[in-house]
Amino acid sequence: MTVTIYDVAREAGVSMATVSRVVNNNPNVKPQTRKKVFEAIERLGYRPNAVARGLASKKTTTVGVVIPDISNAIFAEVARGIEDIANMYHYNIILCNADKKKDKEIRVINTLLEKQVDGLLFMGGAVTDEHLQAFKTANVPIVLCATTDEQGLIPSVDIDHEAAAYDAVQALLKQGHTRIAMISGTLQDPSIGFARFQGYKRALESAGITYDENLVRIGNYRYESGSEAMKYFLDLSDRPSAVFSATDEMAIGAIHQIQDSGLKVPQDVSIISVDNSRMASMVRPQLTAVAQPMYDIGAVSMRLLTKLMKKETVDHAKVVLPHEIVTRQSVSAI
Amino acid sequence: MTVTIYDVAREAGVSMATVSRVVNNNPNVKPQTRKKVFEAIERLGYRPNAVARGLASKKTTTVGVVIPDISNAIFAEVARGIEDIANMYHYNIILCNADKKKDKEIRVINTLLEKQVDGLLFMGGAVTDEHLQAFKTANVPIVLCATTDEQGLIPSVDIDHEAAAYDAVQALLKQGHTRIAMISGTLQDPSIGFARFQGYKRALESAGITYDENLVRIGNYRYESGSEAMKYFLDLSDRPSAVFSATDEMAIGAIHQIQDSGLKVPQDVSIISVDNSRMASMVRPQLTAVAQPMYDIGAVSMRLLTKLMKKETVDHAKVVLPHEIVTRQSVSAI
DNA sequence: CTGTTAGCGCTTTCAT
DNA sequence: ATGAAAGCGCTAACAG
Repeated sequence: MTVTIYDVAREAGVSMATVSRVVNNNPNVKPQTRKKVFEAIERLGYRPNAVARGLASKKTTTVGVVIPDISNAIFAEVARGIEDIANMYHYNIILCNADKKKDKEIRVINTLLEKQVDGLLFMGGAVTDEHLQAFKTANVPIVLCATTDEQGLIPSVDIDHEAAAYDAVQALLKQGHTRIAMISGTLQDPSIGFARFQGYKRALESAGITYDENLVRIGNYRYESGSEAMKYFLDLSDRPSAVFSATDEMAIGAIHQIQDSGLKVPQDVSIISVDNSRMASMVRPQLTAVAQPMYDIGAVSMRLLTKLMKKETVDHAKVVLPHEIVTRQSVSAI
Repeated sequence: MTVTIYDVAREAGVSMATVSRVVNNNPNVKPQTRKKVFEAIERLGYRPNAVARGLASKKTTTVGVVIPDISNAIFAEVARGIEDIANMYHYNIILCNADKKKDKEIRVINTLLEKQVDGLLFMGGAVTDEHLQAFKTANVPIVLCATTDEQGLIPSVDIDHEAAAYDAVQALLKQGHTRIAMISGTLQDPSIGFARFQGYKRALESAGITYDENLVRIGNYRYESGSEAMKYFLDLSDRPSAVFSATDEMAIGAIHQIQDSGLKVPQDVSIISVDNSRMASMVRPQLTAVAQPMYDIGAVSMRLLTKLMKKETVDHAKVVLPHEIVTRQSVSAI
C-alpha cells in the first residue's frame, strides 16, 4: 500500500541506509548509486514519512505558534512574518489560537510539546508563573513574540510599548494639547493595555499635567468600543482636544464618532494611536500613528528561534525593535 | 532524560499496554490501576510523545491548511473558522502560505503529506491538473475551501461567486443605474476574479446593457488599486454612476478617490462590493456589500473534513454557502 | 482487566 | 562508499 524506504532499497538494489543518505542529501554516495536510487523513488512514487523520521531523528522541523487570535489583523501580520522565515529555514508551523486565555494557552503549549515541536513561539497575554512552569518542562527553545516576561528570563522580541505610548502622547503635547484623553485596552493586558497606559501617564507627568481619570476609558480593542469611548469624551462638559488610542481600530471608531457628531478631525479633536496597521491609511483623515513593526516582530522572533534551535549562541536574547511615529492627517495644533 | 511510557509502566508496576490504555482513555482499566498509573505519570512528569503515537497508529490528529496569505483579513477569518472547529475535534493545524502560486502550492501540499497530516484543507488559486495529480497521490481526504475545481470532483465549500456578483450588480440595476463599472480582480483567479466578472456581465446582459470594456479595470485586491481604477473611471468623459468592486478593500480605495475629487458617495457615484469584511462598516459612508460568510466557510469545510477523515458518509460533498446582500449607505438611486 | 510482542518507517552508529 | 542492525516511543492485535 504505502511505499517505504525499504521498498525503494530493494527496487534500487541498495540498502535502506543508502536510500536514507540520498534522500537526506548526504554527499557520501556515489553519483551512480544516487541516480539509481532516484529512479527507484520516481518509479515507486516514494514519499518519505516525516513522522517516522521525526521519531528516529528526534527532530520534527515544525515549530509551535501560540497566538491570541489569527483573525486579528495585527497578529495575522506577525504570523505572516513568522511563516515566511520558518519557510525559509524549512520549518512548518502549527498554529493555535488561545485568545489570551491563560488556561487555553497552557493547554496548547502542552499539546504542542507533545507533538514534539522543535521550538515554540509564544504570543499571549501575561506570562504568569504557570507559563514559566510549562516552559521549563519543555526541552526545546521558546521565544516570546510581541510580549515579554517581567523578569526577562525568556528570549523575546517586542517593541517598547510604554515608550511607544509615551512618544505618541508627546506628539500631542508638542502640538500644544493639554487636555488629552486615552482610549485604553484592558489594564490586565501587560503590553498593549498596561504598558501603554503607563506611557500615557508618564508623558502627562513629564508635561506637568495632572492625571484625570475621567479622561481614560477602557475599550476592548474593537471599533465599537472606540466609538463609545469617544462618545463619552464628547459628552464631557470640558471635552479633550486630543485623544490617544491604544489601537488603530479604536481610533477609527473614535474618528467616526467625532465626525458623526458634526465635529472635525483634527480641527476639533486630534487623534493618534499605536499600531499603524494597513487600516491607518484607509480612513479619512488618514490616521497618525506610532508604527509597530508587526511583520518584523514575527520574522525576527522566528529567526531568533532558529538560532536557538541550532544551539547557536545569541548575544541579544531580548530584542526590542524600534518604533516610529508616522505622521498623517489626524493630528494638528490646538 | 526523556521519560517514556516504559518508565511509567515500571514505576506503576504495570505493562506499557496498560499505561497506553489509561493515557488513551480506554475504559478497560480497573479504576485502581488507572489511579496508580496517573500517579506514576504525575510523579515522573510523563508527557506522551505524539510523534511515536503517530507512527504506531498512523494518525497524527493534525490537518494541513494551505492558504493564500494569512495576513489578508478575508483568509485570516477563514483560518479562524478552521482552527476553532479543528480544536473542537482535537485536531491541530499546520498552516502554509502559498500566495496562490501554483508551484508553491504543490510544494507545500507535498510537504504536508510527508508530515502525514490526516487531512488537507486547500485554499488557493486555480485548481489545475497538477493539483489534481497531487491530490490523487494523497491517501487522505482533501477539501477545497473557498475554491472549487471545475469538474467538481473534490469536496469543497464555497459561495457561488458568480451569483454573488450578479446579485450585487442587480442591486445597482434596481436603483436605476445603467452605466455600471467594475473593479475586478485578475481574471486568472477563477473564483474571485473570473467568476465575479462573469456575474457582472450576466447581470448587465439580463438588463439589456451592452458590455463596455472601458468600464472594467483589473485591480490587485488592494486599496491602492481600487483608487487607481476609480481615478480612471472618473476621468472618463462619460463616467459611470455606479461601481461594482470585487472586494471591499478596493471599494474603499474607490470611495476615497471619489471623495478626494470632491464628489460624494453615493450621491454622485454608488458603490457596492463583495466581501463584507469588518472594514465595510468602518468607512464613511458605510459600504453596502454582498456578504461572504468567511468564518463559516472555514468552519464548515473543517467540519466536512472531520467527517471525511472518520470515513463517515457525506451526502453533500460540494457545499455552497448562501450569500446575502447587506445594505448600508454606499448605494442610492440615480 | 492486563500483559506480551510485533511492528510503524526511518536514522544512525558501527563495521566493512 | 555502502550495509547491518539496533533502536526511536508508542499502539494494536492477541492471548490469557
